Amino acid sequence: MFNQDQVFALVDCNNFYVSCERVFNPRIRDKPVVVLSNNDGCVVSRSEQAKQLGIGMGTPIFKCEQLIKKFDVQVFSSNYSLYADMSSRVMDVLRKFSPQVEIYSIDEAFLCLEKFKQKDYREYGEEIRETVAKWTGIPVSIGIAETKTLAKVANRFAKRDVDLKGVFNLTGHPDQDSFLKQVEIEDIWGIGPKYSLMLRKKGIVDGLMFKNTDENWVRERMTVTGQKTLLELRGKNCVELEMIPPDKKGITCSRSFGQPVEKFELLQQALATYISRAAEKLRKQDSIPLSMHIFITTNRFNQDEPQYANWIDIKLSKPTSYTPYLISLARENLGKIYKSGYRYKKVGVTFTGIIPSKEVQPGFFYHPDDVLNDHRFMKILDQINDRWGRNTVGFSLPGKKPSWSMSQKKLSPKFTTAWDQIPVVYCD
DNA sequence: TCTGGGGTCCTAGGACCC
DNA sequence: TCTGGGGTCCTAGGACCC
Repeated sequence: MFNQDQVFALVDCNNFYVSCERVFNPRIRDKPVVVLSNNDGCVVSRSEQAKQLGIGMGTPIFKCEQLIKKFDVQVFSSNYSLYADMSSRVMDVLRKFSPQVEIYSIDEAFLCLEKFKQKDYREYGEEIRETVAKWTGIPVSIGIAETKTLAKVANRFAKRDVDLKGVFNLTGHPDQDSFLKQVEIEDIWGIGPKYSLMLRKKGIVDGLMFKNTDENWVRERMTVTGQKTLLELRGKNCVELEMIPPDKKGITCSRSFGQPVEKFELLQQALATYISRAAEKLRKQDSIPLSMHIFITTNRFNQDEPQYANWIDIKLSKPTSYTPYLISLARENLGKIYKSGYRYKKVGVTFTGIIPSKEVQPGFFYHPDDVLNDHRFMKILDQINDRWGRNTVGFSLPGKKPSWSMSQKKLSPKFTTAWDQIPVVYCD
């Protein structure tokens, strides 16, 4: 089933969000830079200089305030429109180098190099790297190996060892084991904190020791997923390249609030906004949900305040992607889990039981044609919003920036996706 | 004061059916 | 009093990823 004569290249953008900010802002190229999570909460991307200052991944920004001041660290809010657009540019370049590309995340892609056996992989990797840098301004690291898991390992070395100049080919390397030995167990792709702890207790502390662990033992304790990781380290290809992303099985939209929310009305308003967003995502993949899950929670970090969290699953008596219906249903059900007197931090929605719009079955209270008509109507609104900007047409949208909206104090312009924010170059 | 958001897969156990 | 066995489906929870 799996082709064992493949070679994978994992192309990973270096410090991706920071690199995106730097493309359009040359002044910060040599400075320490960090990009924050939504709501300006935690550090999610760091430049090399910021890493050297000891700013950890995921650190809440308020814990770094001193370092930021002292070393003039440049801080940015997340600018997802910019990052998503830059990502698709990078992916477009990669597709010129292989017909088989899997976009693994916003900043990573696997390329299958099977068809290029005649080439020198390292040379080819260098060519990819140079082209991406030239055409998009984004620096990447490339790891090449016989399996995806090994390509991940190779990528680590490409990224860390300056002498490798961003490309490392582990394919058929006579000394593969010595490289595996250098990788800590928790840094192996697929082995998270829980399994690492368990393995370390058994004395298995690096990639090589794991590779040499008994397969049945691993299968028993780490399920088939761990077994696959093991086999992949041994060079046996178990994780397929996924060129066409499958439809999502659950679609979520939720945000932490810029400031706590107490009033039902405001909570409802925020939820309506997230439902609109999530329903857009549904329609984008032409899906209809059968259930809706809504949840609310107070700020769990604020232990001095009374805590409350609850959720409710709603089976849709009529499956639909029609936003107004979903909003009114959510409102009704939010009332069932809302308790007054709490300072809420977050509300959200997840659609599940997702089916393709064409597979909607007739029901007692609706006809599939009606569901499809509503779906098509909403898609027209989506097109208008696509063309003229989000919120051109919509439901329950507050007129001005609401009190609960995310704080994004350090947001850079949408350099590449909004006409009025395109950078201007002045020449003398 | 201030701590993100959005996914996937696997398994165990209960409900239900014949 | 005696009370099977095997299959399937669903769900909750736990692990992982970026």
